[in-house]
Amino acid sequence: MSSEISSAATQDGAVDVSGLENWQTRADWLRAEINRHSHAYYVLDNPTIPDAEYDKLFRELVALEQAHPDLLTADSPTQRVGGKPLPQFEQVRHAVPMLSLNNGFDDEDIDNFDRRVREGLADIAEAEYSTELKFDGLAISLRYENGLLTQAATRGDGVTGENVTANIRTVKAIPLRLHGSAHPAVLDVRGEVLMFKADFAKLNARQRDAGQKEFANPRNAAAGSLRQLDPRITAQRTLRFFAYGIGVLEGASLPPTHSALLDWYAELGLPVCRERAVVKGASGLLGFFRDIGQRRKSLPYEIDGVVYKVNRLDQQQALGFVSRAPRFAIAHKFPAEEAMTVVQDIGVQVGRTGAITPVARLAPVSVGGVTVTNATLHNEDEVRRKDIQIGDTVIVRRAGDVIPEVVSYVPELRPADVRPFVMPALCPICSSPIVKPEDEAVARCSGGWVKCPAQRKGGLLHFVSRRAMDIEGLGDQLVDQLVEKQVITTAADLYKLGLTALSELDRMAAKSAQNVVNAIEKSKSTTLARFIYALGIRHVGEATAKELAAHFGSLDRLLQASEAELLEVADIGPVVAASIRSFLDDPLNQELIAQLRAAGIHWAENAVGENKPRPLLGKTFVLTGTLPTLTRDEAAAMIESAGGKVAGSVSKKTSYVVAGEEAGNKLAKAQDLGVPILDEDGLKRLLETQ
DNA sequence: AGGCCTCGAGTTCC
DNA sequence: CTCGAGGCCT
Repeated sequence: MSSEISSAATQDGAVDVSGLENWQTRADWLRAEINRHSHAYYVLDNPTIPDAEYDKLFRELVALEQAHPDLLTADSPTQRVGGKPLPQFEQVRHAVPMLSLNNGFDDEDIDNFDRRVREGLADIAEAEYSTELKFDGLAISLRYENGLLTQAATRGDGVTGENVTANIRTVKAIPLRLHGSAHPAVLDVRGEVLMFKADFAKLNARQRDAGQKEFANPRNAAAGSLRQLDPRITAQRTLRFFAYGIGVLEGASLPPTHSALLDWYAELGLPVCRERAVVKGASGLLGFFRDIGQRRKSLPYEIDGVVYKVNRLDQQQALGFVSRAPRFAIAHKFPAEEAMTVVQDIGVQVGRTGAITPVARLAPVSVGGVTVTNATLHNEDEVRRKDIQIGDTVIVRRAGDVIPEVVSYVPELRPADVRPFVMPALCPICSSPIVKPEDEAVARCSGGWVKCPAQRKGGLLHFVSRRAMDIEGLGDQLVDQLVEKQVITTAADLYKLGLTALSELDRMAAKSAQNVVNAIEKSKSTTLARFIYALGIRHVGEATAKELAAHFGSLDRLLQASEAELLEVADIGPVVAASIRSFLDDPLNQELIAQLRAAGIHWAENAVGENKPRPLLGKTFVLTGTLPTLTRDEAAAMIESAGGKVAGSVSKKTSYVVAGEEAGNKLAKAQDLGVPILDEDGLKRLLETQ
């Protein structure tokens, strides 16, 4: 690219070129350059020059056209930035209606679709399909006359849509003039306008900074942007477009297949998604579905499924339509990750620390393939912030991995008789008063484990959990019964449990009772860190328990430690030190610890392995994704035995990130911060060489 | 005092 | 995973 010419010429009239002809040449050249670069950037996703260079070319063209208005053309890239706001959108009737597709949700639906297609085509043995993505955006129709974009309309009800030409002109992914020289007299391109995830995140960050309302998802953001009456606002939002269908065509003949149509679109400079294929039979369709399903998260845009179309257009025509949907195409949808449902009640749960958590009881609804009936509302502040009340219709999402989350309520659907959530004054389990310190977010039951069975259960479950004493077979159900029937009250009672006592419980046959007894016996041999963690001291989690074990080396030294001595331990400050001391000073807890030791729980004291080399001392690791042969715990143990630390989140203090399959945000953040990334082999080599 | 970094705790469903 | 809060560094 000739940056020399452009930089010389941008110095506002500094170039001495006489005569309109030269200006004309210059303007044509600028338009071609700008179109070429923006095509590379927005359509091919492959930038050719830095943004600053692009802006320079653009500004020069604007200046040139302002100085010489007769040079201005309708398809000039400068004409994308729209003019005045519209009073409202004009209605447009689609010459060929924009139909919707039938949906399929499981393999059987797709098998049936394939069978009906073959039957409809005189029982052919195997049908050929073009497969593509179902974007989560807005369907749109673009009318090109002799290669020039003349009108853009939303889908609307399929027959009549809204004229959004001014806004669409600001979408850089959409060519104002088709490439090549031979253009049909009329071409009606059907496709989807959408917003990429990254652009959505940037937009929401801007909205937040400006104190404006954030958008719930990229689809809403795209819809909101396209329906702006002021095109200048649309111009500031980065919208994208993918072409996938056709309406009217005059002055050219249709290609023989759908895939050839898309290839032709690409030649015309229209963006066509790369994630498409031509496959045969139902098995080919399902193969494409699974492939895309696996890569869904890593795609730069959101999709809600895939679309299958019979590839040959003559076969499409032969199959025709049923009522308002084509027989030759189907959308294979992923289970919805967001759904609407009704809050039937807001109850509370009592955790092991007595924390009272409001929980929305929902009318059962399928979200992301599972039926959700409960969703946490975290705490009272959260309920108030989101203003969720009993009777509201709410949007439920499966955030991150699995945990359902109430996103918001739907104001339009709020009935007159909604009731607000009221934090109860007394614990629903033990009727002790509920207290909430002024400066804290969580309310707590004041009963403690002595009075409150819920806290007793929580404490026991924590004690037996995998990272604590690791007693297998002692789950929710069993602990529930043991506490309810008052077979046990403390963890120490577990070690007095006999086969006969266990066998008397529901759903406890001889075999499983024996398993539990064995597991309890096995747990007697443990480590000091696990034991400290299992006690469930407030503010003492796994990491702090390890620190305490390493620092004091023996339980007796810990029991005798003063608050001041506790403060010397890394990561322990006044709050945690006071919490530990007060736990240890409680006679009930002293009794508990004595009983547990008497029951035979033991560990190798002082086995800190002082002679072992600790090559990774001072290094912090973060694990993400699934490693090929090691489990997360095994990898963590290897790192820790070499003196390294394993942390949960990536920061600039992280020495290495160990990444496996399906690594998530942490990997991206590590790349961002320039933290070295290891795979499993890399980690092993590091452990060997040092 | 303020801001980052970690840790702790709670959570859903099958 | 996400929020809240404790600890520590600047």
